[in-house]
Amino acid sequence: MSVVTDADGGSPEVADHIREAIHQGEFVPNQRLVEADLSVQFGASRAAVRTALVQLAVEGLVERVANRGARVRAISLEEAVEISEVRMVVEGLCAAKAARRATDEDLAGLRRIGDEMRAAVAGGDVFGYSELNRRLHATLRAVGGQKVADGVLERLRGQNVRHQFRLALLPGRASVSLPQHLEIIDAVCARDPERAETAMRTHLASVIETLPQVGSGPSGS
Amino acid sequence: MSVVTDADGGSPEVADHIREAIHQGEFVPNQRLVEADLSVQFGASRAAVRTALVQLAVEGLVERVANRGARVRAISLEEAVEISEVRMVVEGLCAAKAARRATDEDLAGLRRIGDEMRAAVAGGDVFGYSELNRRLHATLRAVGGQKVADGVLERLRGQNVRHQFRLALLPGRASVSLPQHLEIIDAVCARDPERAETAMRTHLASVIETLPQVGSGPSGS
DNA sequence: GTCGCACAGATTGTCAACAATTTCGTCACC
DNA sequence: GGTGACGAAATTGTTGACAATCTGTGCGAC
Repeated sequence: MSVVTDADGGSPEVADHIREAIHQGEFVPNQRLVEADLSVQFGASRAAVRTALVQLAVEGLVERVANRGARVRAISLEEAVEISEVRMVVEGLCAAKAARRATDEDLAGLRRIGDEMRAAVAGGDVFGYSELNRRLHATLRAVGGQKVADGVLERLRGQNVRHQFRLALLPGRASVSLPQHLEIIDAVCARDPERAETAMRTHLASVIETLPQVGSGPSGS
Repeated sequence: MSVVTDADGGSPEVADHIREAIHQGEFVPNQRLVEADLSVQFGASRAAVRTALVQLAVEGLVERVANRGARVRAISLEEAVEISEVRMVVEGLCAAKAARRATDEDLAGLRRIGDEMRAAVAGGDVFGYSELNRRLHATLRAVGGQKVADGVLERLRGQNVRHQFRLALLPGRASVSLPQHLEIIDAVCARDPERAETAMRTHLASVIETLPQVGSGPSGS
């Protein structure tokens, strides 16, 4: 399902493995990624690892310096804010498109997500709510059917996981975001593109305001 | 100054050469890019060319199929529209940011571009106007100071040149876009972020409407 | 005449070895 | 005690050859 690294051909799986390892936190920001080590860890040739690192560098997940190797790129708080700002407008576009193109089944699915969200918040299921949040955004992107926007968001999300991740765990966060999520769903169900875009942007603006509270990643080793 | 392919280290220049060749029209859409040929053409090793092709594939300029090589990716009209839609919202963001952050010198520069645009249109200088158009958008992005957005736009622009390119040559196009450009400049000079964003989006929406008239690239060889 | 098949050419994918560069510890020297 | 040069270890960068795969062509069978 990888949208951004579609046309490949070179090293099909190694890049995915490394991406996954970074997302899982197995590789932390600023950690060195030594080609030889990775090649034994993933059972691939060094050339394959090298190709994967080049790809990840273009994607922005990894930083490569000539003759000094690759390391996991650390995202500063400032950059995390910028990423979220771009997400805000692009997801706003997707929400508007979704409001235009949604089928009745799509709307039923969205309403179901809304119900489950209510239930998760009522039951204090933080982790489940976080997963539903992910699913809502993914569904809206899918319904919107904007492949280019989807690719852009996929890449941005890849860089941002560490910051996004902890956000759902903030106490009281759900009570703020739940009504915003429901408003987005309502707007799409009303097939009102402008209202959907506004709702999505309001929601992500609120996320951006909250970002500083999760703290920036340590820049040192 | 390449923002998107910053952290490199592998093949510094080859990717730039190929990118340039594609933009210049030396390589046309769907044209095969044979590694051996490129390596002699650019005086680089095959491995360097290979690395460059991997990078360009991630950037979306090139399409790679396993065991069947790389070719210049053809952008359909539909995809060109999607690209422009994303550009619309992201450049809207940049315009809003520019309205907030512009210094007095920035505003003077923008006004100068506006004056030159008026002059170019009055004098029928289509090519000069096209260049000013490019400069206006670039300046707004620079003033906005949103690096992530700038990177996204850079990549999208790279895919879209062929479509964007012919647009300025359409007869009567300038008389439509000039007032839009001036409105954008006015809004930024008034330091009104919302108005600047709206103006930019109106402008790019008009570009999108015009896109079908430049025709889609032929899909066959 | 057309379909299937094998073979040759072209092209990409992979690998291992070698060269170049950086990094780090050691030691002499001030 | 600190500083700088030297050298070894670690790591990346590059090259060339070889293997695997795809493409097109010609030949024979039906």
